Amino acid sequence: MAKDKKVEQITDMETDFAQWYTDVCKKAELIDYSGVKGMFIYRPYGYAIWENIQRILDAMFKEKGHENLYMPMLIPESLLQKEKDHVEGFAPECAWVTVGGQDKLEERLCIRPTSETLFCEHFRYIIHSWRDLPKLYNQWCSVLRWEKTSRPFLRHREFLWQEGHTMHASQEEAMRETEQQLDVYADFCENYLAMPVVRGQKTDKEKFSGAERTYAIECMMHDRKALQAGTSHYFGDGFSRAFDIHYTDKNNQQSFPFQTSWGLSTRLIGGIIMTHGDNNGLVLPPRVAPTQLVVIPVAMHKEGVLDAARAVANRLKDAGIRVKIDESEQSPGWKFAEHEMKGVPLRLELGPKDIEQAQCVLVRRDSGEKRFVALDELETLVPQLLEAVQQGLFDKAKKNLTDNTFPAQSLEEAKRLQEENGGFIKTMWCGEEACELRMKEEAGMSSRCMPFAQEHLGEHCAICGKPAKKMIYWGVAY
RNA sequence: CCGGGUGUGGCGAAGUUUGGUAUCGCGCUUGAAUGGGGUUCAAGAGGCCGCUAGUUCGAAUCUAGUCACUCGGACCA
Repeated sequence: MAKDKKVEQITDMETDFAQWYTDVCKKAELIDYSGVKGMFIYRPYGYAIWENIQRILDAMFKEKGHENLYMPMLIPESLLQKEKDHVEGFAPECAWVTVGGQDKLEERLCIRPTSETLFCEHFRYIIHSWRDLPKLYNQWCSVLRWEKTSRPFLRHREFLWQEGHTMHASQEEAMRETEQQLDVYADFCENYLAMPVVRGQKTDKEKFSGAERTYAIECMMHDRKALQAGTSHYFGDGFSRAFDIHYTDKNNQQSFPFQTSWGLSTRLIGGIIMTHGDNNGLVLPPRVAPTQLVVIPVAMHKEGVLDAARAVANRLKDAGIRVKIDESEQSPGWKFAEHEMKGVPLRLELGPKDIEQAQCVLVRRDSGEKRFVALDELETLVPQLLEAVQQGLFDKAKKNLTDNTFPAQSLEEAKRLQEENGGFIKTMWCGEEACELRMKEEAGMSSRCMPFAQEHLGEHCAICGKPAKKMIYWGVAY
């Protein structure tokens, strides 16, 4: 009965994955709906995850020499229109400011959907000599895209992200930057979020508006659908020319610099939920969990229990663990369920019986494994357990990815595999957009990426039979 | 934007077919006992039934309009 009651708040993922996802977002207090469609409230616990992501990534960016700055949120229409492909790609989902105070504006202002154009205008003013390069910039901000449908974390009209924008003297250097930042993203996803990725290049159809090349990391969710977790773009000198950003190079020649941009958003939190979560709720990777261990005093009004629990919490805090002690007036069982729902990686139970024996109970969120531990050992054991949870989550997600990636030799086979199992289907491909459209039309899958780790699955395109150029991954995407 | 569904205390629902002045569960408040998987008992507070207009002696219930949310589809660097 008690067991049943615990799960009644969250729909089983096997019953309805979409509903399960929404339940977790709400019940774990990550997010809430606001009065405006597609605009969400990041609640403290959800925002804390983002803060951890920011803290870690920001350090990684700076390690590679990037500097943070902040650009305005409004873009004059004329500026947005300078690069043709870019404006065509974004125009359908722009929101506009047309009135200021009482007055209609002479030129309407776009609320940034991304900031390439603003950066370009700025770069034009500050890049004049080869000595001004490279410029390695990043900003943390929110952007606005007027999506028709929205889902918590996965598709907001306003969402939080970071966008890196860099300028380089040579094509090679800019390409290296594009690849390097994709690697930073992949490293972060795998080692901090425990989400294994497939790295690769996007097809022309799927690439960023105005980019020459788009690289992406693709992750597989628990329901075997794909989530694009981060992208890194190489622009060549297209925007430089469109915005007339030029400088004098070492040979006293006028040159156009080469540009990149790369971005990653709060969508990742949706990825964490759908990669690691289970029917009891959220499961957080220890490295980004706002609380890594929760201390639950049992029979806490009995003499000495609370003091002992606080002492243990403080010791672990001193050992560098993010600890929370739950002293609220709820029954222990209620607290167990609550913190499970919120995905806290480790739970420490401490009651009168334990105190007598100088021990406590440690429970892993990922496996449910429960063990008695001597209080002396906590400082050494807790970090080890957190690492074990982190690794356990990665291994499980990795298995899901490998077990659900299949080669196919024909469109029919790809379609059948998708219908029967889902997941990623890999085929050879001729490079024609027509084949991508056909795959979408007949099998419901879009191209995910052409992985850097290419495999030779055959000579011919699985869709049209013409000579193949690349091995490509297909999937149903979020 | 196209189609389906739903709007009733904070949340989830019943009541709508056949009009008669709103019911239940959870949560909340107070008190007591409990405490190792959502603890129990007692006493309370809280709603002009999404909004507007109409029909009627009388509307949560019928009619028209409107708004919001939601699920599919289309769209989505």
